Amino acid sequence: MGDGDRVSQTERATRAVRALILSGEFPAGARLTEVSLSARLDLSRTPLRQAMERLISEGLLSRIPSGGCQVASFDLDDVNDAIELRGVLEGTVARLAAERGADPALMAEANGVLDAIDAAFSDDGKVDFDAYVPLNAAFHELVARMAGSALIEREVSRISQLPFASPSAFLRGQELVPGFLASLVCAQAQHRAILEAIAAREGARAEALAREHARLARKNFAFLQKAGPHLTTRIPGLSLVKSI
Amino acid sequence: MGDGDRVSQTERATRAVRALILSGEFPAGARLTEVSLSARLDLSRTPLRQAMERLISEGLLSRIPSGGCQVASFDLDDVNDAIELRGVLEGTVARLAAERGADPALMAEANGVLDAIDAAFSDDGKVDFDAYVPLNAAFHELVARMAGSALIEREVSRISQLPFASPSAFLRGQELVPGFLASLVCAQAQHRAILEAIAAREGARAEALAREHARLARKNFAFLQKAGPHLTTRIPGLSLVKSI
DNA sequence: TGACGCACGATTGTATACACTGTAGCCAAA
DNA sequence: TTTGGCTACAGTGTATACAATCGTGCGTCA
Repeated sequence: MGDGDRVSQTERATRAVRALILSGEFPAGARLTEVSLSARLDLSRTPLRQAMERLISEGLLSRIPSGGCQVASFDLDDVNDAIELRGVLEGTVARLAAERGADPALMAEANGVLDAIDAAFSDDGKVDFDAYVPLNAAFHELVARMAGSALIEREVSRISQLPFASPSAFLRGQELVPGFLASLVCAQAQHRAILEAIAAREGARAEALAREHARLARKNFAFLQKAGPHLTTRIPGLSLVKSI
Repeated sequence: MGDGDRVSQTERATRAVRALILSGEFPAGARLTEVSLSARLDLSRTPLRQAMERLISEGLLSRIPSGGCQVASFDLDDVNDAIELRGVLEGTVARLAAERGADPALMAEANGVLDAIDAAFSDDGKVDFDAYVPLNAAFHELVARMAGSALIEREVSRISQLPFASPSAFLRGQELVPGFLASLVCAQAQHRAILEAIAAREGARAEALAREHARLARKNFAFLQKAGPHLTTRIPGLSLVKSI
């Protein structure tokens, strides 16, 4: 059927185009046509077409009435809205997990991830960034499953697909921020508090905490704005955000 | 380019398959293959394939590892989760509208819709149901736009696409429910209160109201459960819900 | 000089042929 | 009787050819 460990052409096309968009090679508003892309990626139009369809539903592309697609363009409000929405969804998951009771195995796993994050902080005031980022992502994915609802989990991961709404969105690039270590310490404290609230069946607290936690991304984003436009090419997906 | 007022084959295929699923002709879990469907609908596989892709992203279909798709199957928890999620999203829109200030033109239009709903209630204790349902849908769509965020509006309409999560989901079929008129009166009171809270910039109240308002759908759904399985074929999409 | 119409090019929509893969069923051998 | 392998079939993945349509530019006529 064509999907052992060999990826399908459709999958290849999706990844390739997504990478080209996120890297900034296709800037916001750029027009993409099937034929030119199929020539560039050395694929036929059929899998490419499916790939574009997927990217449209991911929100990275949008249809042009006159035919073709263009790379999506977001403004500052869009970024903030996306982050807000992720906060709301993660907050809902946390609340439902608290109200319904979360799977103990998931809770244990999540606590284990937080222990690992703690271990990434060393005593000399440094942090192992390359360890932190995937652990942070793993924690958020675990939380997303705690409501026990595949439907809600899907929507959380959906919104997190947006390059600037993901929990890991603006972590890369924060290395140089003054006080970023303190920010990470606060984030980790919030992680702990969220699990604590879920365990204690404190739904309202869990929801509020998760929402506030997402707000950190806004802070990080605001910093990147001030830091200047030279970061546009370094942070994947930032090229899609206009007027930075 | 293929879309004047004549719909494309892809669009035709999408509607046809969606209708077949919602009508219950394809029951939950039924396996659908491209070839058999293309033969049945007298289309080639290409547009059909795209249609199935869309329905997958809508959540009505899901891929089978061994190839092909099957009609999605939902249980009671899924229905409640979807309704909960819509409540959360509409609540977020209402809160943001209150916090940011809603477009006066939208507010006026929404108030107009509510006046029209009032008019659908006649003095003799009856209600014009055929008028109520589309007006109710229109109100919810207007509210979804009030946060001024295309991104959030899209997610609201996305979740509302699920046949049992839409604001109009279980209205049809309620005609026979004892006390359904009272329920509609309460719903309308909530509509008014939501707009009032938005206008007064009472974000928390607007959010709580919108969430609670969505809960009415749960109540309606619970009634349909008790009413028995003979409604499965009458309410579109109810055939997807298992163990009813 | 302006406006209208025609034609061509660009681009997507659709159909179909072919290839590849996974699976089920059957037959033979131990 | 059971197990191994082989074969046939079902089904999707992909490529490509052809059709339909829209925009654009140029030419001509008033």
